[in-house]
Amino acid sequence: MTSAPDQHPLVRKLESITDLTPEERQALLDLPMKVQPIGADQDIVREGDRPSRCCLVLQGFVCRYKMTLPGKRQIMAFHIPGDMPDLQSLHLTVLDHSLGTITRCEVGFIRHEDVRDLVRRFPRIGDAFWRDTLIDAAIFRAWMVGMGRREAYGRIAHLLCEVMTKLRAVGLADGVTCELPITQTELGDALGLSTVHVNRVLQELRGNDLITLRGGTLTVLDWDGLKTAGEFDPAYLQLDREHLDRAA
Amino acid sequence: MTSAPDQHPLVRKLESITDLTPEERQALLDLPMKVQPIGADQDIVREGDRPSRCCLVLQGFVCRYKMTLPGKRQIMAFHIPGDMPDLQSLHLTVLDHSLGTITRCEVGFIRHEDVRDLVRRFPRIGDAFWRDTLIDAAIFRAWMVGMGRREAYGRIAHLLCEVMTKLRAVGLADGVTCELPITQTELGDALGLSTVHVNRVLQELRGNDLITLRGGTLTVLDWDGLKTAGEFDPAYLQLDREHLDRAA
DNA sequence: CGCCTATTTGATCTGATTCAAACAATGTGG
DNA sequence: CCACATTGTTTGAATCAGATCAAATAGGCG
Repeated sequence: MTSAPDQHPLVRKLESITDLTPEERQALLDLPMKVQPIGADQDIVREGDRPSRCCLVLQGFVCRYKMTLPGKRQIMAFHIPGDMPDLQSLHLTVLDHSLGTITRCEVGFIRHEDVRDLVRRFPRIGDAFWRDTLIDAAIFRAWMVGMGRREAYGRIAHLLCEVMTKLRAVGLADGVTCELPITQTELGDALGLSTVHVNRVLQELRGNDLITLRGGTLTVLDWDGLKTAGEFDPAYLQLDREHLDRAA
Repeated sequence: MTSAPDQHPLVRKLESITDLTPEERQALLDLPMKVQPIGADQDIVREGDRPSRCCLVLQGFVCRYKMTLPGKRQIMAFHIPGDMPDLQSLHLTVLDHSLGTITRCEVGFIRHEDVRDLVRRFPRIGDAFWRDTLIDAAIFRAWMVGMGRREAYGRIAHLLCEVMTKLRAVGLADGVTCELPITQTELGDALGLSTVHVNRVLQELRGNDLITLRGGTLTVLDWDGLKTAGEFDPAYLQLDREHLDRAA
């Protein structure tokens, strides 16, 4: 397992999808940020909120989700250290979904005005932020294909490939093993499946010697097999060449 | 039925989600654009392409879609006049999905450099574009909730509400009747359903006197009923107050 | 140890798919 | 203006992937 980077998570993240000059890097490091620990299964912001700051995941897993009236939950994204899950609030006043922690987390809050100021001084960082929200959208689309047109087996395989690839891109995984502190219920809520079915399909993936998943640790035993099962092509993640070795 | 606006579709669209100064409006009108007619069911750009220009829908319906290996199609978005479905290509070099026409269309092509130049001169237009891509993402999320957690009946109802609301926002519908030149197969591909099932559920919606849908024309007989069936809340579309009357 | 949460298993049910075929509408060329 | 081809809609029957319900295990952890 790769040890956590000693770099600023945001810098690390942005450098996985764009390149930064030293000045830009410094500007990111100088960004005023209020760091806050948050317990597991807590909301960070809620649907309907009108946030005046963005949040940056520093540690732990976060998800975006919506509830339906009958009380079903749909998770729309998982976020890892370095991600700014509600960057959109910079341009959309009212939040269309909630943001909650999966695990115990450390989150940094950055005021919108500071982000706006940063973007004004460094337009290329603004472009990178825009780019990041566009990649998020590409991920939504990839999930849509899964939910609409793939059955559970491939859908889960695809998600596992994606998480591993994203973690690897920011140095939190080596491409074989990674932390995946997500319950089967949460997986189901993300993929539009019931917990029971997720469980059975995971057993199938294990039975086919594609993965190991126990105690919050995922190990990919057969990357090609998993990729094939999930029809996973990492192009949509728009990662830099050097962040793609494993997935290529 | 509302007659087509005599304004530039792009101006109309942007003014439905932001406000423009006269100079900004003029700059949009001056944007060099190569107009081109395209037949129905044609690809405009394809997954894997690296476009050097954006396209603007001037007339007709367009969709974004992906194919799976077994040849199933997932439509991820419908686009109407005023939309720029591949605005993202400005910041993402390789396209993660294809763009195809549903009906016969008229499409305007705008070179990336011209868009970049425009955005440089009018940063607020850049913000509006960013905002637009963020709204697209919000729509993806809304669809995800449907595909993952709603059954066919509500899913279809939600989509019909959305299309009507979007058309209305740009003056292409009065809130009761609109053109919906989408086949049941295409509806299925968008919602993750089979054509057969779409057909049966549409009959159910008709039977409950919620809608009429014949010959490419949708009429909403009972807006509240349809809204309720689809749990439709237009907040995610981030429309200006005045574009929301009907949906509120 | 005992509580709480997560995983697992079994049995049953159902929304939606698939397959197959009939029907309607639209458009085309003669 | 009609025969024909094509595309879209509708219907019926059989089947299935996945949901639901219910209950048993297995881990973690104070």
